[in-house]
Amino acid sequence: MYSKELLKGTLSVIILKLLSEHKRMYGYEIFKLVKERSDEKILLKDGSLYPALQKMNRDGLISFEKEYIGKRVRKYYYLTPEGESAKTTHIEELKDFMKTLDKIIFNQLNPI
Amino acid sequence: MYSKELLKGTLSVIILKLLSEHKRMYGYEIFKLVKERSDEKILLKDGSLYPALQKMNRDGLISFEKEYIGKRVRKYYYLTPEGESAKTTHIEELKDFMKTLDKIIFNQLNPI
DNA sequence: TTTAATACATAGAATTATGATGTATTGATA
DNA sequence: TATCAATACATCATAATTCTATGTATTAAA
Repeated sequence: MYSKELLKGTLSVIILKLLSEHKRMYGYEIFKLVKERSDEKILLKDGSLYPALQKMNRDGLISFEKEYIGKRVRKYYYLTPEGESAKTTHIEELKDFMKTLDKIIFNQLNPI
Repeated sequence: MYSKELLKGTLSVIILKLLSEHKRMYGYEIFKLVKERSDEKILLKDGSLYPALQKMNRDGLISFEKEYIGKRVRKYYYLTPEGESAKTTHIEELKDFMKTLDKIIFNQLNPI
């Protein structure tokens, strides 16, 4: 597990990216995919993931459809057109930021 | 300028790294070097930098010596032994985190 | 039948960067 | 010489975001 603060600013980008890959995911599914791709190093907390999804919904980046699997509720989230374009700009920003960090901390590693 | 949240968790690592390179720097010098290396994209605010330095001092990672250039005060900060080892672990953590982000968001770019 | 996994939620705490504001010196320029 | 930009520090309230703790409830497996 990483320092709590490192995830800040990247969680929403992660969610945008995963939704753009899968079109339709529910919270717990996002949790599992992040866990898997991060080799168990990012274990999203309920208290992080669900409020984040709600905020992104309020901000118009994602919508959801409720579905009942048996009696269990699922909220399937998907990107809105706004979310789609936010994804692109936020990923670009993150990429740029990481390149900048590389330059500052790891000393011009990526000579692109 | 990047989203405010992206810097969270990385500012102290940046400071640790720059101090380990230069042995001795004052706040404004750190500001200028970060500005330069980031191509003007990270412009540390007084309200971010000075409180961060004070916190790192409280945490025992850095110390300082006051110096007077004419009548102007400067606080030259330097790494303590604790700060030296914190630097190593925090940089490793950040490197690892960035690799994980690569895997999640940019899809296995660095096949190391 | 008990436990782990699934699936959602909220409230309060903690952390940290920012904005706003303040003081004061120094060098350049008009 | 007067003014402005740059230098150099500081604090406080605010904003944003993740985490901890807690809660409810279903389902599958042991």
